[in-house]
Amino acid sequence: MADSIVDSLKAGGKKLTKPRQAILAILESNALPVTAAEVHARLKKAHAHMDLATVYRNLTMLQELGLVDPVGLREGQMRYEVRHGREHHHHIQCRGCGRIVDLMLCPIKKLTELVEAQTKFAVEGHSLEFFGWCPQCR
Amino acid sequence: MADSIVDSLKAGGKKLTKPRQAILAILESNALPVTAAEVHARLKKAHAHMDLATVYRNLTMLQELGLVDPVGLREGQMRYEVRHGREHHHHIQCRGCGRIVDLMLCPIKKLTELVEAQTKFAVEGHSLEFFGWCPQCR
DNA sequence: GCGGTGTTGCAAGTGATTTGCATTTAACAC
DNA sequence: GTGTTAAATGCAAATCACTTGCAACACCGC
Ligand SMILES: [Mn+2]
Ligand SMILES: [Mn+2]
Ligand SMILES: [Zn+2]
Ligand SMILES: [Zn+2]
Repeated sequence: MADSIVDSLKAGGKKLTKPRQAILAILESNALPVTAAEVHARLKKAHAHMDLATVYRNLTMLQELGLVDPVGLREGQMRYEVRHGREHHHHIQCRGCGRIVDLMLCPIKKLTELVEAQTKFAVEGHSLEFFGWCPQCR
Repeated sequence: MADSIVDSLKAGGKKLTKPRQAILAILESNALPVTAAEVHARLKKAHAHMDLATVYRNLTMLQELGLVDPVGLREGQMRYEVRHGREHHHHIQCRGCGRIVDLMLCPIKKLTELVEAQTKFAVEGHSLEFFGWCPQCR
């Protein structure tokens, strides 16, 4: 596991438990954002079964530490992906099969200044997701 | 109520029931996106009480007809706003007080072509929301 | 090894949204 | 108007995605 992750955990007063390591291993092995239930299922398959509540608690904590990013695709459940070593980016999901593709782009930086000037908010984050039909479902 | 809405309902084989009219009246009287529970509460206050399930069923149906747009702000519940007569736009929500402000802009049109070329998806929609701190919560 | 603090499992609890079904109601044709 | 029928509603129960309380357990620094 990456040193930076261990450092962040330590800095946050968190312990490097075995269940936690297993969760991070699953997250790091996945290029696309996964749900808590998916993490839970893959853990079981990898003979690292643990309670779903533990998965949820860890995902929440990793998010608070800024180690994973939440991805909301209006599926009724959240997805998560590790931030470690990856550029800020967005996603597109097929309305037919649910397939998700990374979009390694973000057009929002310039816009943020405009939004701040217009609303007087201090912008801290944004969510940009596309929906459509993938080639197979077209 | 707007003719265009009545026409859409008719075209979809839907009836113009009294509960449905009341829901549409609430939606049209709200500039900002509202939750199903909020619609339900305002209906009761307007002496048009109905079951929450009816509110949900109608919001889903109106969304399918393209008369209302869903707005997902990661609050654990969806919001909805009427599309009728309003430009496509996005929102910013304060992380402190939850206040929502309309952003009458959308920078996504040009980007859509880029996304389609890159992924071969047929883009049908997108979601863009900002999060931050409003002047009072700063 | 020991102690203290953070973690986990398990079971129960929430909150939002959905569903089954019997009962109405709007819409349309006589 | 009256009848017919498909859609809509109320009510209660069910689902689904998380969250929480609490007792047992596992890191980590000493
Ligand atoms: Mn991604
Ligand atoms: Mn709006
Ligand atoms: Zn971005
Ligand atoms: Zn847009």
